[in-house]
Amino acid sequence: MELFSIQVKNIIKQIPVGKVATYGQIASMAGNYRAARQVVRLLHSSSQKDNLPWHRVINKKGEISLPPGCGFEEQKHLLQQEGVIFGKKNRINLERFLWQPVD
DNA sequence: AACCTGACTTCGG
DNA sequence: TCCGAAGCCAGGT
Repeated sequence: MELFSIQVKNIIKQIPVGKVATYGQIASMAGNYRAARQVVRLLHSSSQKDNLPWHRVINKKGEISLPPGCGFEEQKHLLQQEGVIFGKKNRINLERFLWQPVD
């Protein structure tokens, strides 16, 4: 397993409740700003296995990437439980909910 | 090793 | 903001 993949998983685990992160952002923090797609693979491969908060990962438009009936409902529900607000088009206000670690 | 795939992103119009 | 096209990456076959 590449170090990058390890990092991605660690980072996702650090996303605080009530916040969200984009694929690209995570990839960037893990070392490869272009590996957004790889982040997706990781979620597929070990989100369940490693107990990762996969629902806190969304695309850059601030919306859920999952197609309806394939996890979309669940993800939206989980986020709402954590206090994340959705707009008219199921969009999240990134200015307000995007995870911005200070470090 | 080549080829395919995916919950992406950026750019131009 | 929306649409299409082109990039980009690691894993699995």
